[in-house]
Amino acid sequence: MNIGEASKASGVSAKMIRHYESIGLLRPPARGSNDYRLYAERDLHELRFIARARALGFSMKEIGELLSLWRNRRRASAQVRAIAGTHLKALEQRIAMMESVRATLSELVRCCHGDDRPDCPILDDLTLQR
Amino acid sequence: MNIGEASKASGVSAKMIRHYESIGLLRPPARGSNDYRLYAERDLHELRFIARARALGFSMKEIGELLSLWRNRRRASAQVRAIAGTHLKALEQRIAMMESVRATLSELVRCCHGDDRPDCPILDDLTLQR
DNA sequence: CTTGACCTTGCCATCATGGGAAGGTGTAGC
DNA sequence: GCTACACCTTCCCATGATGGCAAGGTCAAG
Repeated sequence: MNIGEASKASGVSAKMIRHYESIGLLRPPARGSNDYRLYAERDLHELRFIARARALGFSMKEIGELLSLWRNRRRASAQVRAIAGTHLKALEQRIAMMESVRATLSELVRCCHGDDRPDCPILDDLTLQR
Repeated sequence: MNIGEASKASGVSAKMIRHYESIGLLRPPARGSNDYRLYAERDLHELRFIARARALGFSMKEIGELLSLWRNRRRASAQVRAIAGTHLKALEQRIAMMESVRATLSELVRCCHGDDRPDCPILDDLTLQR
């Protein structure tokens, strides 16, 4: 199938498919006589893999590593778990940080009467009057 | 004071100070006879404002708007509240999405024995066998 | 043949931050 | 006065993932 069909079937935009190929994440597919890319079922599996991994927030680098492991029948699940574990930990840290920010913001918004008056606890907080 | 001192006093890198000036977020400061930038106390307040707003995750665009409001003694706190409220809502959505991803990942990592064997629920999930 | 969808490659942009290059300035120490 | 080092200037490029647009070619239905 052509790139547009592969895009629809995988949820990855044609643009990104080409991009992933350009950065080596995907192998260049077969080409037709018209130079159009031709994707096979196996290619589709990889595209779906990438789409799912992206959805889980893995970076392209991580996805590349995961793909290599997926392609390698002799992989050890420990390697996969290590990548996922690292990613999970980073994610948890980001969530915690954002949660902290949310709490601060939430409090500031709550304290702001939001009317015509110029006094504003949000701006005060940002200004950190010293 | 020079940019290095302003950087230390505000927590904003010299690079970013120049950058903020280049994008119009900060007004060009006075210059010495040697063409060095000279920052006054007022400039420092603005830098600290930006640093704090960045820490709260506001975008440069939002910070520009907040700075304008801060500079305007006639502002209405409602305007500030609106910006902060929008930002808070977006933040909450991002947190929720990341939390969902975290739960999925956490479960996958938990189910993975992480040993020498090749079978791996993480890769299986990514592959979405159909 | 025409038209519109699809395909190709290439260049640029987004957003916030930062590295490095090339060249100038200031000051302490010798 | 010279040297060395820290600091300053502007400029160009990069990051990471995604996407717009341009220019030109291909395909197939009407």
